[in-house]
Amino acid sequence: MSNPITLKKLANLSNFSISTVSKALADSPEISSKTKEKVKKLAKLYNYTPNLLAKNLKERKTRTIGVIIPNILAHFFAKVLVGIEKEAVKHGYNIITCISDESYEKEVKSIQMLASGSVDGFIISVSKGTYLNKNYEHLTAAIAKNLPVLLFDRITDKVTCDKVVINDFESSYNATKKMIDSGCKNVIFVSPINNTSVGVERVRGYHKALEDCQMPTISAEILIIEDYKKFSNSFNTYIENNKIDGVLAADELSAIYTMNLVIGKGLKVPEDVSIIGFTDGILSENSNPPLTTIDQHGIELGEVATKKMIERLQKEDYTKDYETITVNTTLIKRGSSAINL
Amino acid sequence: MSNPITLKKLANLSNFSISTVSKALADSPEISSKTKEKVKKLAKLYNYTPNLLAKNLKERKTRTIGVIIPNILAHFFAKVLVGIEKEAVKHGYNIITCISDESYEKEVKSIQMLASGSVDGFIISVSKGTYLNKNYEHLTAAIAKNLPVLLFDRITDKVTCDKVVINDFESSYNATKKMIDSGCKNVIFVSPINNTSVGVERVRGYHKALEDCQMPTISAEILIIEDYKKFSNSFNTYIENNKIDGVLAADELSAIYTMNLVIGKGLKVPEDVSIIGFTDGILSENSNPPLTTIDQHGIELGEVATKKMIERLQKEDYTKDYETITVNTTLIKRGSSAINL
DNA sequence: CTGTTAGCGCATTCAT
DNA sequence: ATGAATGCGCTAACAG
Repeated sequence: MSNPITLKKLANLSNFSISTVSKALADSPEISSKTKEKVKKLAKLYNYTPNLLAKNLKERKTRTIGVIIPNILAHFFAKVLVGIEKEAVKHGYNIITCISDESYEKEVKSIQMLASGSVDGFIISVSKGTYLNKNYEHLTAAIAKNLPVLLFDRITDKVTCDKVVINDFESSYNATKKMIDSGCKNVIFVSPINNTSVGVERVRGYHKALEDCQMPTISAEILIIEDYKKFSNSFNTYIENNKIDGVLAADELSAIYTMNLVIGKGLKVPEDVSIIGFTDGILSENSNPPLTTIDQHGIELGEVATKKMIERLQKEDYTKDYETITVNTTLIKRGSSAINL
Repeated sequence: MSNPITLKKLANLSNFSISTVSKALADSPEISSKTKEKVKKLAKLYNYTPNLLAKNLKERKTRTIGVIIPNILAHFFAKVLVGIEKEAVKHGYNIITCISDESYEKEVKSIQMLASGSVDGFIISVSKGTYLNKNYEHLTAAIAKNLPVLLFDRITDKVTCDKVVINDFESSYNATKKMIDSGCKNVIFVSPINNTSVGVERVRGYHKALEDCQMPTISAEILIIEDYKKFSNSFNTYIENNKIDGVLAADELSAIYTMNLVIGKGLKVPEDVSIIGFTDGILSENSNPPLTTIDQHGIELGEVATKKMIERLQKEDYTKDYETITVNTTLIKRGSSAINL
């Protein structure tokens, strides 16, 4: 980094003092319009840009938001990032992105790394590792340091802060209900994110729907995916021993993966088995058959989260009036299910 | 941002001077080990973390790299970002990510925004809009400001700097050749990135392969995708009037999309038509049939690029010994093609 | 071995 | 209307 044109040089060049130049450039009413003009012309001529580092040090803020995401390769998080970036730029903010890779340690390390002057606040989705550890001190510590935290999607009750989520319970409930309404008798739930807040909520919605429809409990099966290859085997065994006609998957990849396994077993989608997944991404749109999905509106979610964060950063006191915002999902019907909207 | 514990406070608390505290914390040999111990203990007690802003201002560097990517929703770029982030963190660097959204204006704006003290250098993949405008002044301007630029994947001859690419020509040549060797007579090329450097190289490889195999020129057809819906129509018309038995696609999405159109027309993949795409992502792995792809090793590419950038930032003179590094691809055979490796 | 001083680039208070 | 002086938090040259 090196931008050699400083206020000082401009001051020398113009024969004004540093403070006059500074004020002129800031359009201060203290300065005469003639001087302003001269100074501004000179600044443009030399292509002056203020050194943000110095400005930030002075003003004790960075106009930068730290974003910590579990896995950027998941389409949902990529979409959220798009929304965050878009909204941030709109307000003149930058984002520093860290990928926790679902690891508690990386999440902690990233926050520590950014918490000493690199960012004004954090937008975070909690990693699986952190859920396993049940340790959220790194988050509360950031808040204590006066760095506001906003949790999105994967949240926790252990931290008091702004939160942005989707209506997981309801979405899951509705999708399950739709499948039952369309004639499914044995709907299973497939989840690679069972230990996250959203995973839990989605299971709850699924269970409630079965309950309300008085479905036989035998079918209330949750298959947890930890390793896709292992799942492949266990699912094949499962399907040989159990009749299923509906699958609700907690994300996009698990839905597609399960669909391919179902098809591989000679079953027809959606004739024999209806499949619905969470997250509407490229995968869902371009699968064969295309996947019925619950669109989480990731971009919007990112925008909402960022707007909220910037709003908070504008306040005097960062610790008042925390809010939890819910973004509603949309069920998109495609070829993988026989449901009616 | 606000980290109230400063060197000054530590100095007061310990009755040493600021500089002594600073040096003690930095393990300077000038300081006695007793003092060091005392100071360090105190620092730990008060959870002192140095203010990076001040440090950076002093040292005139940020330990942050600006990353500008055309579209994070494309799996290839997401992978590269993963590699960049990983390698950056490894060396204690942060990354500020901007998404150009294939727009020249956004690319320029992002660079301007970051070029005044926010980053030490840039890692960039050129947007389609920039290729159309043929204006690379924002890049040369950054270099002139002593902010090194590294171009990856989508590069240009107009800027002298480090570059990291894959062997597009060769990869395309080989893939085409493999299809011909497996019996294909009418291989077409499908591309949504025709005006980028990589798009051009891939077409060149494709042409050269046809030429070397003395294939009839009638089949040397390049179908350009600008809008997927429009392409859907034009491709269907095309396929009704022309016989094809092979498709090489310049990226993952266009490959899958074309495959679905082919299947939609009642043709069988790979029996009637072999399909190969660039970029190995989730889409290719989970399509039906799974897609034969040219793996661009995006993560590795990101790592290599970042390593190179950090290396350059360590040098005295940023403008010497520019290098172009080529990362080799791997052809991954899956169900969508009848080729032999 | 420890402390004083200066300065990174900027905004700002207080003179003039 | 303009300028001198101060300080944000840190490092480092220099003095003691």
